[in-house]
Amino acid sequence: MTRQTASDRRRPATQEDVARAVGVSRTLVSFAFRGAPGVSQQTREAIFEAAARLGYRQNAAAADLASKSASAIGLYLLDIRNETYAEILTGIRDSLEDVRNRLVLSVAHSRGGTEQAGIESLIEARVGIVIGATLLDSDDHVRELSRSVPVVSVARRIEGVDSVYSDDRLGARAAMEHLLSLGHTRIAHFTGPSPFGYQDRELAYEQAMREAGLSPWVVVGDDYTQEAAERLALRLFETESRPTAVFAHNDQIALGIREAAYAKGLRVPEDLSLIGYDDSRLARLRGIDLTSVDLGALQLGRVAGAAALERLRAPHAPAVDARSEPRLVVRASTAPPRPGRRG
Amino acid sequence: MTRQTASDRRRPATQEDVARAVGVSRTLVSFAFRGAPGVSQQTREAIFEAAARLGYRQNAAAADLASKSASAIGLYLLDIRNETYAEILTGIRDSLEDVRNRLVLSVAHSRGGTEQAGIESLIEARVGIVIGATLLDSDDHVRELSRSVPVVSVARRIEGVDSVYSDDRLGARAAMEHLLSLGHTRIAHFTGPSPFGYQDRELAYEQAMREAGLSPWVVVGDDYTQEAAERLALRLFETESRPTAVFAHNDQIALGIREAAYAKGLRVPEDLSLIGYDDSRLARLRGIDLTSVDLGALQLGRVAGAAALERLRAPHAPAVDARSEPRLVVRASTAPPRPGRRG
DNA sequence: ATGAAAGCGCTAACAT
DNA sequence: ATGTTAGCGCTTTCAT
Repeated sequence: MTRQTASDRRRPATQEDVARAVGVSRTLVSFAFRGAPGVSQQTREAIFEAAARLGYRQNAAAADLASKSASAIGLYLLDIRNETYAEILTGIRDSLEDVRNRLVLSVAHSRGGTEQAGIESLIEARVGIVIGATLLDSDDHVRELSRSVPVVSVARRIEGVDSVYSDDRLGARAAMEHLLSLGHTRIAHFTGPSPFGYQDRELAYEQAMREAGLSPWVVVGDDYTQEAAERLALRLFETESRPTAVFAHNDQIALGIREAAYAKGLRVPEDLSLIGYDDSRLARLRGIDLTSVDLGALQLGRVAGAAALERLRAPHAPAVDARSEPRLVVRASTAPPRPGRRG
Repeated sequence: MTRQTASDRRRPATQEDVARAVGVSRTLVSFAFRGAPGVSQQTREAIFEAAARLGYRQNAAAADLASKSASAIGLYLLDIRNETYAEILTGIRDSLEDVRNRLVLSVAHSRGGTEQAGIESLIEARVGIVIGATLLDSDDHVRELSRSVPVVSVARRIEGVDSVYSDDRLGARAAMEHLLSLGHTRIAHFTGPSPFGYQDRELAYEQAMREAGLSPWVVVGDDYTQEAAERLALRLFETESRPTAVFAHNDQIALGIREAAYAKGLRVPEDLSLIGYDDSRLARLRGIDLTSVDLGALQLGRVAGAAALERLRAPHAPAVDARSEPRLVVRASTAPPRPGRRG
């Protein structure tokens, strides 16, 4: 289990070390590394040479402390197992590629509670901004938080806070129009427990049902995972009355329902039409072919990253409100209901 | 696009503020927050009360600076879109749940180059340790890096460096034995470009082939993604001679091959047997049913997280070498080759 | 139990 | 162009 002694670490070199090696003051070293003017070409080179030789690296924390600035970017994520968050994170990283900002990560705690603890750690890290995807607290709570540190909310609109999101009502409506136009009437909606921020899909679903003269049928899970949805769907499919179509809050939930359906001998789309949300890469796989609403997660992340940099630059600029349009991608998981169904 | 002015940020409270509010010295506040002995119950309470009222939060960077310690944990990831890394990250986070360490993230740059830049940013953040999954540099390179900062290598064994990994040779051998026992002889191996650290699967494949009197057939992609594998496989399947089975370096690659196969009218497993690696949740979906080698990514992450904490605690302890055993999970993507094949 | 003072590695006036 | 000095928010001796 164990093998050899870890090598001894050398003390990291400081600006002081570099300055002494070159024979100049610390100030010059500081200037050189920040590209500030006022350093002769000659000393500059000597400094870089010595720094490389000594293995000097800036201490970002000390620099932030001294300059009273905060260059780190905090990332708050609910669940990295959900591919969509990974996609958002990739987008954020893309727009931060050329920048030197550190990324401080905080992932929601698995077991309930508020997200206070996770955010707290970001504040203690003195990040200059928090990019949150996805915050589950109330709008007021997030606004309150944003008085301590600027927040960029991804995939959720919060009044007065930088928000980068996709129009969920539009996406949900497109999904429902698709199902209704196929002739479905018994359409259920599977969603998660959050009372905040992520209800637009559900609200649009309910509205679409009512406008079509149908009564809404919402199933609320413990969380937004495949597993929770599968458990719920298994129970639902045991009853006599089951829906002919389900509009799921996200692809994970849709896949959970799909597993449950197959387990009960129901085929998709013959016995059950299924629409997800996110258009993750999963949805595109042959053999899955899930009809889904594409919210452009990668692009959302990119815009959020750019917005974060911009906020760092201009703390007092007006709050960004970047809404994008989702797109329904029809695949093979949706079809007209069977005329002589037993349900 | 814009709406209202972001609220003004208040200056974060410092220990000084709290001390003044209570009427004690900064030292006591510092003691109280670190739970150090030597603070009377009464003052301790008064301090916490005032701190809560003022919204005081420790400045972790300043604390690290003053104490010459480094409590932050650096995370270096190759690609968070690969579900397996997300799983590893989840495991790491699990074992860090109760600890207050910050997580500083660095994701590999999309476009080539060494991973120097990414690691650099972790060093500038003065993390106390770097958990790397997956490092693509040479063993020597990583060892050199580990002289600046302790490293925990996940999913790859590096002599002299804390390593938490699964026995790839074992996993690859199990996969090959499965294919060989089904009667396959034309078995290809799809892998990625890295010359370092991730060759055990390939080596075990080659050895198994040779031992069976067959000649190895290795296809090397530009990277380890589904897309790269798909492109490569499309070309391969256009030729007359194609394999009857493929052992892929990971599930992503396997799925890329699968897409290509279907695009060319080949069915899995009738026309092509397919084995992946990682046993990601993708593999388990009905309609995918990919035979795969489970390397226990979640557990790998958990052990790595624990190892990191332990290394922080005992810098001079012997290097950890935690090897685990993978497990072949047979599903529906593998079957005997068809007797009268056209290949 | 409490406080004063030095210093962590750095930046930012303000010198020269 | 270069150097001096005073902090940034915190921990840590060392006094009291």
